[in-house]
Amino acid sequence: MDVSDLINGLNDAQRDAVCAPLSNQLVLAGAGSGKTRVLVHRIAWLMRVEQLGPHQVLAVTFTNKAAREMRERLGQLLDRGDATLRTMWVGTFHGLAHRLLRSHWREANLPQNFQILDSDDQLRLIKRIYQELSIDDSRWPQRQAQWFINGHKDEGRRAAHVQDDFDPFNKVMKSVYLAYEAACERGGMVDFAELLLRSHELWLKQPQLLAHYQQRFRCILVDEFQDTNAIQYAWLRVLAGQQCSVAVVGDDDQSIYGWRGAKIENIHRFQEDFKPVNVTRLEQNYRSTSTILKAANAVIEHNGDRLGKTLWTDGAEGEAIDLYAAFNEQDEARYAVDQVQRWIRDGNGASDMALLYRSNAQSRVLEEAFIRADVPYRIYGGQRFYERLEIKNALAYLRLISNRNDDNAFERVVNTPTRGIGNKTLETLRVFAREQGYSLFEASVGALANNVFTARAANALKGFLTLLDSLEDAVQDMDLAACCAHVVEHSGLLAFHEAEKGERGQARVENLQELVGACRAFEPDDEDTPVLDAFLDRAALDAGDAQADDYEEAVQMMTLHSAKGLEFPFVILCGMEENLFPHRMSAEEPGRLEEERRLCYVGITRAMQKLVLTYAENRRVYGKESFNAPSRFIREIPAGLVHEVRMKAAVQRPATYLAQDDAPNEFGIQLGQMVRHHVFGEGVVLNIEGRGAATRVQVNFANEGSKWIMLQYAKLEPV
DNA sequence: AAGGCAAATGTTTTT
DNA sequence: CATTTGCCTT
Repeated sequence: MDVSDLINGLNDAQRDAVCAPLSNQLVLAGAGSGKTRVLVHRIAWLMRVEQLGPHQVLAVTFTNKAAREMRERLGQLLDRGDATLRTMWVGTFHGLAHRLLRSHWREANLPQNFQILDSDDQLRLIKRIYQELSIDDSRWPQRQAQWFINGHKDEGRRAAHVQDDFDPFNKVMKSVYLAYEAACERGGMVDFAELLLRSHELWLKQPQLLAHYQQRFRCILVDEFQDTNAIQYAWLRVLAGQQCSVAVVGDDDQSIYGWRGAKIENIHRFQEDFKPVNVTRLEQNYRSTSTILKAANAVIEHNGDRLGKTLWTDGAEGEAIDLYAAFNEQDEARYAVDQVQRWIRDGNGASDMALLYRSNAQSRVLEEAFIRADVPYRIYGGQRFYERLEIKNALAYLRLISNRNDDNAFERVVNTPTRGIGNKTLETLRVFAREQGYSLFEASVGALANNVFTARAANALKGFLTLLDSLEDAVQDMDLAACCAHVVEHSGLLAFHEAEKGERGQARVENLQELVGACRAFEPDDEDTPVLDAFLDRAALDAGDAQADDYEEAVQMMTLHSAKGLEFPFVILCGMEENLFPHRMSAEEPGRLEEERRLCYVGITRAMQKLVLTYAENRRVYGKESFNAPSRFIREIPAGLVHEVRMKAAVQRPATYLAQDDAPNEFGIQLGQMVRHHVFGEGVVLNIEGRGAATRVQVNFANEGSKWIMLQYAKLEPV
């Protein structure tokens, strides 16, 4: 058997991972070490050498984009028709769980036409529950309830399992969770976390069903394993059972979604729970210069509790890392533009360059500078296609055609465009629906029959119901795209947004037209579901790219989070300042600070040839001036790798920032040190700012939390 | 019920 | 600074 195409060009570690006998595997894959390649080749190997059929392999990724990419690369490597790939389960955890629930809705106790709630729908539902329960949202913000519910679901806990202690917050949140659960049950609605929770429970309750899938899958492969949360891990473990081999690929140093419930510990647990585990480390980096790698290694070294991995390359040393201290954020943007222009002038492609930043808010100034300089750019992130207001409204009409009892959709468009159905009418409907156990649609029919409303309200509502009837009638024999076009037009949405003044209205009209285009291009991957429902599912599960396809040569601008998994010859990391990066909200807690550091590691390792760091000494944040020290991450890079760029303006500045680094100050206090304060007790030094009499340190006290201390007043003793 | 004005409020993002 | 939310007026 010829397997040369599978192993040619792989290094020893990669080859070990690809050619290992069928067994549980942990591949610790550093940034740029050829992780995806190994994964794809491993699947091909299993199919060719271990003779696994495509239906016996399950591959899980985190994003739809990654799933698409894997499918594509597999297709190239396997050189088999589309049909083969279609029988293979490749997808996100959520996508796979959804597929499962669609096939086994009965066993999962769901109505056949259950709907997926995205986070926007979820928040709306929670708001309605707040009204029903008369909960004060200024005391208990609704976003917190959403966070609470999702957090517990991600940990596999239903409302009934939530500890009912005497904490008032917990009590209120639990009551919301309970009501939320009931509302979802009543309306046949399933949120993202529920997809996993529900399918996990499905297996526990239906052993014969579980056995079926356990027999089917011989090997499960998981990408980005460091980003799995508790329920995903449990899901995996149950499905794998005793027979199935599980291969996971991940990098603990690139875990940047802890705030969303991801558990790095899953990597440790895996080695226990799935014993024996064949561990491979991919440490050879094919992406970056050794200078960049040294910087990345030095930064990440400051984190404790790592599995330990050191990237190396046999490639060139490359250029030093430039560090630019900008006068303010405008100057920083100007410098970035200069760099880009020079890069392009030197004959490089604009799309080979990326500007990375910690938070989306930073993109605005950069964007303006690029517009002014007439340099093409592309911003990732922001609102995604299927999450746009006008698109969600159009989808709501489509949903109502599919299922009139979808209360979420009903609430959304009953008065959009405005047709005289206001809050009062709606509130009457809600109460009536709740009392009778009706959906809002049923309640409307009932209320009209009973003459509950004034003539004006009744007419308006009747108008809406008639509209739904006529839409459904007209659309009967149309294909998806025609149906969508008809609905967009006759619902009045198109005219509504055309009447909107300014660019915004026009953009919305264009988006609606694009939605029709998306319908035309839609290829269902599930023949059993009606095409409209399949499309709605896809829209919920894959919110689409943030920006429509703009594939011109343009500089890429995005947050560090969205940059994960990408690489660029030239990277500029902007806003390297304390309070911004590491973010102020994360600097207090050691665990979250380490996550910020991993984010920095991710940022540095995106760069292939050239890396530039910039920070602004003075930055306008929300209209206010703020002065921030250079990020501690800059100081963590060995000075020998860094080249300080002088400011263009003739402002003389002492290049002293590097001096204030790890050298103990005159008080003998260092970062990370354990200290005792005569009042607050013991704590760890998180941060040091200023020098001489102005030196302040931030200490996280065991009992008092974190505080800023002026060293000249309060003596801190090293412990 | 709808439109206008003042006040509040700002991480990171996928599914 | 810019956008969303809430209250108030027509």
